[in-house]
Amino acid sequence: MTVNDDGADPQSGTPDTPGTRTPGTPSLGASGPGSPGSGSELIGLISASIRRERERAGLSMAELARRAGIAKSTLSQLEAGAGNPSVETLWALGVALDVPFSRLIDPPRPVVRVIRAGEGPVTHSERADYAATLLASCPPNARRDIYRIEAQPGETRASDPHMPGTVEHVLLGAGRALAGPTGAPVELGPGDYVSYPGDAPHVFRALEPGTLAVIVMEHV
Amino acid sequence: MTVNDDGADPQSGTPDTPGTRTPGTPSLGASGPGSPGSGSELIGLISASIRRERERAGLSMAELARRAGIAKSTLSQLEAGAGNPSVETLWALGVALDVPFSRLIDPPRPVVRVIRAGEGPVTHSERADYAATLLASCPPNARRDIYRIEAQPGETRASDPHMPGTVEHVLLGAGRALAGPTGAPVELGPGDYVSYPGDAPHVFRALEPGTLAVIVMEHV
DNA sequence: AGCTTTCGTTCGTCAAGTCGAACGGATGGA
DNA sequence: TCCATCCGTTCGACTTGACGAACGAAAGCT
Repeated sequence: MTVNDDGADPQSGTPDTPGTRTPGTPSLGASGPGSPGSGSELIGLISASIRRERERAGLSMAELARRAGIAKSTLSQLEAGAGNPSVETLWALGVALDVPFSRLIDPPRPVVRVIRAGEGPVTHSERADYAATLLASCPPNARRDIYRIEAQPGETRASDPHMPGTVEHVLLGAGRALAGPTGAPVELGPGDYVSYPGDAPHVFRALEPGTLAVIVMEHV
Repeated sequence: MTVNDDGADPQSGTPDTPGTRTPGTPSLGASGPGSPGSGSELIGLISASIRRERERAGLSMAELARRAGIAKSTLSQLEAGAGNPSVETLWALGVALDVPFSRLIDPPRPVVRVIRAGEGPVTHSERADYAATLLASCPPNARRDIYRIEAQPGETRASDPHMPGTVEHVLLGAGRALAGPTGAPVELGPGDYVSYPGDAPHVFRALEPGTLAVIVMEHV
């Protein structure tokens, strides 16, 4: 199907392309920071995701295609970045890969991420006195528990690793704290945010009295 | 960054659904209770979602099609439950509807709760200098976006209702604020928590300079 | 070496998604 | 009343996704 090689968006027939179909990203919570842009980028993202998940699962193209019940030629083209799969095809792949559908669309997310107070994608309101920062958008089917942490300086609180796939998000409200992987904790001040794998040893230590934080624990 | 898959993720090889393309539901948390079964059901789900979101947005088919850059005939057929749209088409609709992609695939699904600083189920650590409060536990399949809010006193920031089923969780880190449904906002101090429907008009107004909050937006 | 299996790609065909245009129906002005 | 505009649907034409078969390449086995 004539790949579009990253060239200009071939975009099917629409010569005029009035309304233009150049998706930004559906809503803020949609797909996270790495918003896929136009269609061609979307395809690139999907093809990358498919390949990533397939290799993670240790499957060959032929094997995956067989399990998904699609032609391996189709899969080949998909991973090559060509085409524009139907939801049914993508769904079948999701099932075969045992991966939630949307993971094939959302970009991979980093491991430890720190967003300092004042950093991050800010959504200012018209009035300058309000600013919302998207810290972590909805990973596919994550479930997130919200905790409030009040801690005083003293001992370090080392958490045992939670179940695999767990990710912790910490946003410091007041005080100061050291949080993150045991090996590389990050010092946080008010407004600072950090996320890190929760399935590896990690710590939380208040550095000031009255330290207040929100921890969102996300298990896939 | 090649994901490290943040851990594992349950599994790889699970063969389930070996043959034929009759998707059960990708992975565990995939699509919730209403696991779409075969392709046709998937389509039905999508068509219902599109119609629901379109009507919520108050758009006509023609208008939505125009915004999404697709032919209205295509949209008509889609809502009629015919077809098997390409991801690009679906993506375009997601963008036009300002709805995260996966919302069009997952089945549809929605009170104000306040937990004052010091209230709530507290999980004390052995050392008394650490206290974690579970504010809201994971509803199955909920997706939660985490926002940091920095606001100054001044005008009220009234949010337009988000999509149905959305719930907002606000935890105030510093300062004071008034947050909640437009009709009955709640005054919050540091450590206070409130949750309320996000699909109804609601407000957030800082009462002190340097007000800091975390808002976890949960769309089911 | 030869043979077999599996890998991933390419090609031609068929089916299906998408498109634009035209349709009847429902509003709303002039 | 007539006309204009919008709605959502239906139709034919074109485009394109998905399929099966055949291909060269690489690895395993006798």
